[in-house]
Amino acid sequence: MRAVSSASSAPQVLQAAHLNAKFFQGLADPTRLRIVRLLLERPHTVGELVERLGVGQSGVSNHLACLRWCGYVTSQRNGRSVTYRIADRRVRLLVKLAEAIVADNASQIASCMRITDRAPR
Amino acid sequence: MRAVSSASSAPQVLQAAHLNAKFFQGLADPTRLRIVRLLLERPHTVGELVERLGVGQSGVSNHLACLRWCGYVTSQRNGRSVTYRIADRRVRLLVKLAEAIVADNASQIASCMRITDRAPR
DNA sequence: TTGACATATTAGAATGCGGTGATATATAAT
DNA sequence: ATTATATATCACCGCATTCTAATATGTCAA
Repeated sequence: MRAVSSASSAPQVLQAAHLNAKFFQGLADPTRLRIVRLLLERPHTVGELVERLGVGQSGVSNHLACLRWCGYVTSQRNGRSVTYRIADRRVRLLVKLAEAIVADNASQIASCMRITDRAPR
Repeated sequence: MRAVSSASSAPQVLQAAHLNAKFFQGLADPTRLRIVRLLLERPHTVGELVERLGVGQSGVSNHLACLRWCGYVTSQRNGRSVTYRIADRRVRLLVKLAEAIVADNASQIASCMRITDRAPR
């Protein structure tokens, strides 16, 4: 079955879907989500995040860039270091809301085969 | 810089991050997000979704399985067709909240280079 | 300036993920 | 039973995303 065109496949709808999907993808990585959670505690410098995450500096920096692009965090340089903080108060709501839903579906989500866990190298 | 072990890299924290990241990944695909939006309007059968989305039946079915695993939707067979509906009222809040945040950061998200748009085939 | 420190960017390799087509299963009608 | 309809599952391909290491940029100290 293949459809032609309808209200739900109009360009602006597709555009919005792409934009929002990109936004969700910001939190769709374990490391990025951990970063957001740490920043919800308090602002951190990149070095602090690297230390607490146990992830390479390059990776952390890239993830931070991604989160910044998505509007989750903002950065501010203080001397040699750069401090990152949550950009929008609603981010906390978003994360908490997701946690609450996940808490009620933990077993199901764990059995999702379509989204595979990345094997640690 | 490489860290050893801390409260933020304890197994259960990592586990939770993986689980929640997986959950967000459910909405991190344009097609799946469109499906969720259609289901927020009203329940749909698979056939209706295929028609409205303009995506292959196989793909829609796989995406629905993913959304079901993540706890976003539930399915119910009625005769030959299967009707899908939103599983949790909080899903609407989650999507609306994200939309609101995105609306205030649209230009930035659009310029995010780390998450590339998948070229349509 | 030079060196040290902190962060950002880039390149390359490995792998995850989505799309499609073919096939399997389930239900209903004849 | 056979056929048609609706959905699910499977296998394969190609691109996207991630990781790591190397390098570049930016800032401060001496």
